[in-house]
Amino acid sequence: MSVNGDRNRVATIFDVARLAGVSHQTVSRVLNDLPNVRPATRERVEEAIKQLRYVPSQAARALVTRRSRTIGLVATGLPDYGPSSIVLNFNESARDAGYAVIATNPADAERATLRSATEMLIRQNVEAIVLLAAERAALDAFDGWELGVPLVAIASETRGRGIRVALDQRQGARTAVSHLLELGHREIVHIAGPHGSMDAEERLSGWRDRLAEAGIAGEEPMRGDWSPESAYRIGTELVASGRAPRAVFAGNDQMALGLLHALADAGLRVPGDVSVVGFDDIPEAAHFSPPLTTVRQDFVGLGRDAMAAVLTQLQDEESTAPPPTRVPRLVVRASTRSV
Amino acid sequence: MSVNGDRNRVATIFDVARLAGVSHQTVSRVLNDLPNVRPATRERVEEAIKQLRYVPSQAARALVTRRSRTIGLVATGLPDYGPSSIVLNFNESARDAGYAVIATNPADAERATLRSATEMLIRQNVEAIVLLAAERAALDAFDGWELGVPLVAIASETRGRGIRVALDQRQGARTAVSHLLELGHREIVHIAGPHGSMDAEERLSGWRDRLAEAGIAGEEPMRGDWSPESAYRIGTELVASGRAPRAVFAGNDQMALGLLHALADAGLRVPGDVSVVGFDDIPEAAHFSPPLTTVRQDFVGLGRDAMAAVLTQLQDEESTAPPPTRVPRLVVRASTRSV
DNA sequence: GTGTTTAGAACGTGACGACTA
DNA sequence: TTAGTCGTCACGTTCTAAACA
Repeated sequence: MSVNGDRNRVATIFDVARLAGVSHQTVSRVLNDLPNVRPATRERVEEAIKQLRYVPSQAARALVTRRSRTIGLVATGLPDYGPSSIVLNFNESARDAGYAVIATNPADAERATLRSATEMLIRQNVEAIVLLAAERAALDAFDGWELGVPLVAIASETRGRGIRVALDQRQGARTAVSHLLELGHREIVHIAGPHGSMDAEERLSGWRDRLAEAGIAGEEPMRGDWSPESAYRIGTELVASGRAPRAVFAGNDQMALGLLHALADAGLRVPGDVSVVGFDDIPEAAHFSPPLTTVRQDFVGLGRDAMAAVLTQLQDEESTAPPPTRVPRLVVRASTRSV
Repeated sequence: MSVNGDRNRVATIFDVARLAGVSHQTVSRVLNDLPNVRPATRERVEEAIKQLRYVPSQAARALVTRRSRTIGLVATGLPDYGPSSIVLNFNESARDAGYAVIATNPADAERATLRSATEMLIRQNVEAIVLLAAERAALDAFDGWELGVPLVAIASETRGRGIRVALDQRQGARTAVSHLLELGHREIVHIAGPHGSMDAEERLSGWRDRLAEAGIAGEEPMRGDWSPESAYRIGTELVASGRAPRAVFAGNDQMALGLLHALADAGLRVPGDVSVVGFDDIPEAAHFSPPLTTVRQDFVGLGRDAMAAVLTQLQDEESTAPPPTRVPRLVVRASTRSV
């Protein structure tokens, strides 16, 4: 009959001090690797710590130092591969820097939802907030809001509050379009991500700008929602209405997949009849039918950059030069061919 | 010249008390929704809180209550779709229950790595540990270790410590094999996940058991590592050595994709020449070429179950009956056909 | 008495100045 | 002097018991 009441009392710094025959302050010095502790004393203390299985109380520590060693992460766009990878890599970087990460995943990008999610983090005394923002609305929710802690935003638009960390979506898109242009394509359809997505807008701009530079103008993009289904539908409609394209730049790999599906249904061959370029280089892309030419993003680097930005804000480290914006690079596979 | 020194002092419970003309204890009562506060007083206090933008210090609260309102999550297997979805849904459930989640992603399943990752969580005073364990080694790392807090393990094996939450991998695999048997297949090859993966072993057992029941015995599985590449390689070798199968049960959708790729390369048609069944139902599966017949898992429910198990352990709620193990269900698409 | 409010004591650390050899 | 050590205080909350309408 193990009752919850017999809460095993946990050792405090005083227990350790008593066992080691020193004051609690000396134990504190040992814990924090401060100088002026005789090696023999240090050893006695460490032995006592081990023996009592003493673990410092982070709560007490946070109370007096006003530092929680904790960072809040507000992440939207999960569980897609890109956002998931960024979160994963950010977590690793944070751990390496000695910080714990409290993550929250707002159900939508509504202002109220984001604010209450963030307020929960603030209540947990996080030292900084990192916002992984898929939609512009997520960024806007922080406008004119004094958080009391630094804000680092992972977002591909420069508007709005907070230190910005990003991958160069626009340049990535230009690279994709350039590839198709070099293959001799002139009509390059774009299946863009949804309105409100900053990545979608940046990629769209890159596509439009690069086309304009090549003297090709005025094309309107199609709009998907990142899902394979949306692009499947768009592809099916294009074919049905006799507007089957010769070259497509899809806003992400999932939509490229949906498009490939629609084209295959219509009996069109890729890359024989249609060239397709994706974006992200998800692990599946190399095994699409055909293997997808796409643009690879450095999510590992992005996660690191975000943590570096946090540390700079917290002045834990001498503020290193801001990292150069990482430019995605083209991965050519079998879904594109010259006309 | 904004120096770090001008740290904006944050309002405390005493500031609120002074402004409202009451004692700090009355403010505390208001904060915690305790009775015996006159409505007029409560209102004055709430007004003062709003005016000062007062936020209670979680650190101070945690120190005295010994409750951090925080749960530690040790997650392996990211950033794959399954684990990512589970993490996402667990986070949401935790937030709904008023808990923050500190997540950590060990780089590998080594005992030392897992322990140090977990110890970081313990130092943060988490009230419970949730272990999302892909490999058996992750579970083993916790054997014989008194954490001091409840442990809930999301893992498909019943061995080892901690409350267990899982999806019925074995039954899911049986369903997949049954489907192929009903289509008249007798030789059903299995491309299993890696040694050490509990999901892989469970699915493998389900496949073997179901075959045995059908009077088909002794088949040895192929071994992939969950990645499309591994299955592509396996598929290519099978075909090259003249052992092209007529029916394959792939351990997950990604490996099914790699196999489809290898079969397509070899000029074999799916489902005409080969029937393929996957596992997971990732968002891409419906748009593979051909759309993949697979087994769908309820990751949303699993995340909820995990949080429910935590709450039961913490006795926040009257312990409800443990949820029935969730059985995955078959989703039939176009990659399977009768012989 | 009864409902409301208050003052003081924890909680377990780190910072600081004082003390000792 | 100086390296090593110690005692007191503060951090911001909740809990307990006593005082007040």
